[in-house]
Amino acid sequence: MPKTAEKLDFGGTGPLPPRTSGTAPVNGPFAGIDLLPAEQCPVRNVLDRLGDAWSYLVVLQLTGGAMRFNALKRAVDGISQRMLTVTLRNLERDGLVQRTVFPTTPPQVEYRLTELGHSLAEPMAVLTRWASSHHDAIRASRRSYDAAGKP
Amino acid sequence: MPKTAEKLDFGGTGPLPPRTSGTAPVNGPFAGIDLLPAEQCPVRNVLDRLGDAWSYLVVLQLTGGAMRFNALKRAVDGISQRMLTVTLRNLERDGLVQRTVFPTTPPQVEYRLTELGHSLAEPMAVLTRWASSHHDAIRASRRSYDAAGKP
DNA sequence: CTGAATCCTAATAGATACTG
DNA sequence: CAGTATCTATTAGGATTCAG
Repeated sequence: MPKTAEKLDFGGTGPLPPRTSGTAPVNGPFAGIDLLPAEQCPVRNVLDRLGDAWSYLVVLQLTGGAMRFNALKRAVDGISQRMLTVTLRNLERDGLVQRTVFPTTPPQVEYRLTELGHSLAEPMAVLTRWASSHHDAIRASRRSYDAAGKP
Repeated sequence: MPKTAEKLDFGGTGPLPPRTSGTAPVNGPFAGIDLLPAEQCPVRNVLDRLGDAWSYLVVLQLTGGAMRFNALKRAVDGISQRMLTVTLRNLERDGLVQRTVFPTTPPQVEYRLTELGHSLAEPMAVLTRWASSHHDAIRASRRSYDAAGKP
């Protein structure tokens, strides 16, 4: 992201997107979508969160129901404790995940998708289906591209 | 991404995702989607590309039709020359963008979406619509979260 | 059990300068 | 015009340690 761009209020989180002064296409699937309003792009806010694999996987896991911290850690295998914490905090901050603490001993913390979080599941599934359907085509393209000698 | 995870063949590009040993939900919007097959996740391949804001914006721009390098650079304001080059190369490698060189003087290079690239537009639009609709809710959530004193 | 805090490194973006 | 090459600053993220 360009450090020269003025700081804009995107909610105060994460890296700031570049200014999107470009004119969005007025036809096609994006027509009528408030994509690049003035100086703040809604899409970027979402992609900055879903773009990182951890968030996507955590949300995905939670579509199956509430889970506790270590259960999530096991389910999203490979995630470090730190990244799970950070990811959950961001998702909670965005209102996608609700954190509930049961004051037992030992403490028990449960994470579940909010209604907002659940509403994201279907758009995610659409993208997931696309990825699943075209995965082979993409891999094939990469192979031929690499085989053509381009580093 | 965990460096401890074995290296898997994801096409040979980008950072490798963690192993996703988790069991995907069998119900909900993700049911029936080949999400976490064995050791390679198609979704990750796509999100690793679309996750970065530049790719998303470039694809978006190209939905409006073919564009030349500098036109893209102007349209996706704020992108550096280097990042535009890298982004276009990745998109080309994935078969989403076709690069055509016209051997004129000065050289003229045109970028357009492939059929595969265009097929991505609708899934992107779905996510975009969701982002657009819920942007306010997310921002509100962030505000109240931050107002609650959590740093 | 569920984190918070610290340290440290590898990757990445941006700026800059140069080229066919 | 359309890049490439190089350098540097920033950042993300893993490992580790400590705590309620």
